[in-house]
Amino acid sequence: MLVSAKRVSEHGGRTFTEEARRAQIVRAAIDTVAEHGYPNTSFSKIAQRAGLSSTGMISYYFAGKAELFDEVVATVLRAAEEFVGPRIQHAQTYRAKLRAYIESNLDFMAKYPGHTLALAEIIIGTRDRDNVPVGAINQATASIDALVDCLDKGLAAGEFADVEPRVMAVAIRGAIDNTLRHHMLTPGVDLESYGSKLADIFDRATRSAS
Amino acid sequence: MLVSAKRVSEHGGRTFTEEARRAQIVRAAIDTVAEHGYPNTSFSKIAQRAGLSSTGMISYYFAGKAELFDEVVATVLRAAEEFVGPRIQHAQTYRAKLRAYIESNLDFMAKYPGHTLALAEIIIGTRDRDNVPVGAINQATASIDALVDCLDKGLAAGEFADVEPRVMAVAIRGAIDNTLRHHMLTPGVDLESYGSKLADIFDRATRSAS
Amino acid sequence: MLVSAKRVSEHGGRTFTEEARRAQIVRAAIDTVAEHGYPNTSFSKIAQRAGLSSTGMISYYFAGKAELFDEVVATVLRAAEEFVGPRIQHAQTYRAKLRAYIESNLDFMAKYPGHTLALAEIIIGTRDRDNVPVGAINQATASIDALVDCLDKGLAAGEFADVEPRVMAVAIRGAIDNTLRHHMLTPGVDLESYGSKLADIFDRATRSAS
Amino acid sequence: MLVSAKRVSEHGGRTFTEEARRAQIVRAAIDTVAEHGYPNTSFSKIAQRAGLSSTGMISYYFAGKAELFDEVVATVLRAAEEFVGPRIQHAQTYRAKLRAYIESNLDFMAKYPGHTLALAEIIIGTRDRDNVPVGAINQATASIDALVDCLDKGLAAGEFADVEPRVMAVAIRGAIDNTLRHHMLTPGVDLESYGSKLADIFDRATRSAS
DNA sequence: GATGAATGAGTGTTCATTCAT
DNA sequence: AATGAATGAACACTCATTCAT
Repeated sequence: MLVSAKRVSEHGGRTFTEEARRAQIVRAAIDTVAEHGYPNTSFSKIAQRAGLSSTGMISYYFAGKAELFDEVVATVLRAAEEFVGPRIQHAQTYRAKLRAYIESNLDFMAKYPGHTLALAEIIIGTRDRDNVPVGAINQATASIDALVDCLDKGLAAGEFADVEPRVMAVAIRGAIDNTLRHHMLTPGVDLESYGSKLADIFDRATRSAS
Repeated sequence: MLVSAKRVSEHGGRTFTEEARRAQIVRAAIDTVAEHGYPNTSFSKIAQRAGLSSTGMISYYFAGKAELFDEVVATVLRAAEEFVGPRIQHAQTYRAKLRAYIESNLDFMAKYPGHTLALAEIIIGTRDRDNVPVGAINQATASIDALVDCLDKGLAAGEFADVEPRVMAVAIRGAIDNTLRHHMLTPGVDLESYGSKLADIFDRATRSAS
Repeated sequence: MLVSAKRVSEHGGRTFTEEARRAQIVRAAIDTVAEHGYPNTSFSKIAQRAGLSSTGMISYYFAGKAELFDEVVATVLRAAEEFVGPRIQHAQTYRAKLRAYIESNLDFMAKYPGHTLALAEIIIGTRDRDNVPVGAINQATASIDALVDCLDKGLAAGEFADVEPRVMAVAIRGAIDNTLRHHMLTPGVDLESYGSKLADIFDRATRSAS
Repeated sequence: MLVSAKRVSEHGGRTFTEEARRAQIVRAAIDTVAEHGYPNTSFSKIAQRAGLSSTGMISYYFAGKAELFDEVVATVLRAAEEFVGPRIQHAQTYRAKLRAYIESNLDFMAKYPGHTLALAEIIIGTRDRDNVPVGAINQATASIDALVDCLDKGLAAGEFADVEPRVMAVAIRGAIDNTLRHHMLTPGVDLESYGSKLADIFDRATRSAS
C-alpha cells in the first residue's frame, strides 16, 4: 500500500492545508466573537472576516457550530496554558505559584484580550441540547481544579492558612475574569499593574488572620 | 371629562392589566434565559412559556427586544437591591457592611438563582449597535461603584488596610458572580455556606499584612 | 314613534359625532399619506396622528381599509370640486373655461398640496380584489369626462380647432398632476405662476396650426 | 493560481448564474408590481411568480428590498432608453426630436405596458427614511432634464416659439404617463395612434400663437 | 477537495381586524 | 357607544446546513 501524498497531521487524520484552513476559521471566529459578541456571531460574519466566499466552507471544515466553537475554546485554552503554565512551574513556593497564576493570567489577557473575551462569551453562551452549558463544565472545572490543587498542596506545606481551597479558587478565577470584563468597559485600566495588585489581595487572603 | 374607568398605574401611564402582562412576559423571559441561555432565547420561546398565543403579543407590550431585556435587567436589579440594600445599611461598621454585601448577594443568588443567572447572561450578551455592551456599563459600574464607595469610606475610617478600592471591588464582584456560575454547574454547592467563607476571604484581604 | 334624540345626518344614517370622528380620521389619513406615502400608511400611524388610542377606533368607524380610503378620495374630490367648479362655471367661453380648469386646479394644489398628493397616491395604489384599481376608474374618468365634455362643446362652438377631445383631456390632466409631483420634488417651483403658463400651453395647442 | 472555472460577468463581479437569477427575480418583480400594485407587492408574491421556493432566495440575491427595486427601476429605464434613444437621435430637427420622444415613449409603453406601469408605481411609492421619494428625484428629473435640454436647443435654433422649457417638459412627461394610466383603465385605447395625436398637441403648443 | 447555490425553518416586527366589556 | 386587549397572518430578513457539481 502506498503512502498518501498528502501529509497528515496528528489531529484526527487531517491534512496540513485542512488544518491551516481550520486554524484560519478559528482565528476569524475568535475575532468576530470578541467584536460582535457571541449572540451576534454568525457563520456569514466569520466567513466574511476569514475572507471566505461562502459559509458553506465553514460547514465543510467543521461538522457544525458546536465543533467550531469547541475548537475555538480549545485553541484559546491551549494558548493560555502555554503562556501561563511555564511561569507557574517556574515558581518555587506554592505562594509564588499562586502569584504567578494570577499575574500571568492577567498578562495573557493584556496580550490577547480578544481571545479571553471570546472565551468567556462562548463558555457562558454555549449549551448542549439538554441546556447544560457543557463546554463550561470542562473548562471552568479544569481551570478551577488546577488552582484547587495548588492551594491544597500549599496548605499541606504550611504556606497558606485558613483557606478553603475550592471557595478560594472560585473567587480567584472570578476576580481574574471580572478584571478583564472591567478592563474592556473602562479602557483606561492597566491590566498589568492590576495583576500584582490582585495577587496582593489573594496573597493577604491566604495568610492567617493573626 | 370623567375619570377613565381603567385605573392607571404610576409606570408611564400604563393600565393595571398592561403592567400585569408586562410583568408576566418579563418573568417568562427571565426563566427562558436562565434555562436556555441568552443566545438561544427568542420571542417565541418566551411567548410559549408565558402562555401567549403569538410573539406579536410581546411586540405589542414592548417596543422591541431591547426594551424587553432592559426591563428584565431593571426588574432583577430592583429585586436584588431590595434584598441586599437593607442588610448593608443595617450593618454598623464598614467591615460589617462589606461582609453583609457579600453574604446577602449570595443569599439572593441562592433564593433567585434564575434571576441572577439571566442577569449575567443578558449583561454579557447585550451590545448596542456600536458593539459596546452598553447595559453592562450601567449595571456593572453601578454595582462596582457602590462597593468602591464602601471601601473608600472604610479606608478613611481606618477599618481597612492596604486596599486599592477599585481593584478590590472588581475582585469581590467577580468572585461573587463566579460563585454562582460554579454553583450552577456543580449543584452540590451550598451557596449560603459559601457566603460566609467568601466574606472571610475578603475580610482577611482587607486587613494589614502584619 | 319617537324621533331619536341623536340627530342623524344625511350620510347613511350617522350621527353628528360619528360624522365628526370620521372626518377627523379622514383628515389624519390624508396627512399621513401625504407625509409617509400610501404604502407606508398604516392604521396605527393614522390613529397616532388623529390622537386616537387604538387602531380599533378606525375599524369601528370604517368597515375596512377600503371604506376609509374611499372616503378620503371622496373628501378630497369634493373639496377640489367646490374649489374648482365655480371658477369654471363663471367663465364665459369654453376657451376661458379650459383656462379656468387648469389654473384653478393648480391653485387648489398650491393651497392643499397634501390633499392632492394623497389623492394621487391612493388612486394609483388602490386595487380591488381583482387587482383593478377601481377607485381610480371612478375618479379619473369622472375628471377626464368633465374635461372631454368641455372640449366637445368648445369644438361644437367653433372655439377649438383640430382637437381630439379625449387625447387632449388625458394630456391636460396628466400635465396638471405631474406639475404637482414636480413641485413636491423641487420646492422652488411656484405653482401659481405655473398655472397660467400651463394654461398658455394648452390654449395654444387648441388653436389651428395655421 | 488557475483561473476560476465560473465565468464572471462585468456586473460587479457576479457570476452568470447569479446574474441570471437576479434578472429572473427582477422580471417577476416587474410583473408582480404591474399586476398587484406596488403596495401589494411582497417578496413572497415575487418568489411565487419567479418559481422560487422561498423569499429567502430573494434576500440571498439582493441585499434588501431597496436594492431589488432599485434594480427594477434601472432595468426598466435602461430598456426604455435603448428603445427611445436611437429614435430621438435619428431625428434631424429639434421639432422632430420632440415628436420622436413622445411617439417612441408611447410605443415603448404599448410594447411593455407592465414595465412602464411598474416603474411609475415604484417611483411614486418609494421613499427614503426621511420620507423623500428619492428614486423619483433621480429618474423624474433625469427624464425631465433631457426634455428641457431638447426644448432649450430647439428654442435657440428658432424652431420653437413662446416656450418655457421646464413647464413644457413637465407637461409633456405628465401627459405621456397619464396616457398610459388612462390606457390601463380603459383597454380599448390604441396607444400607438395616441402617440401621433399627443405629438400633434405639443407640436402645436410649441408654435407661435400667430 | 472545494464551492456556489439553494433550502426551509427561524428571527423580531407590523398589520388590519375582532371581540368582550 | 366606545375601547383596550388580543389575534394570527404576513412582513422582510438571517440562520446553519446541504447538495450537486
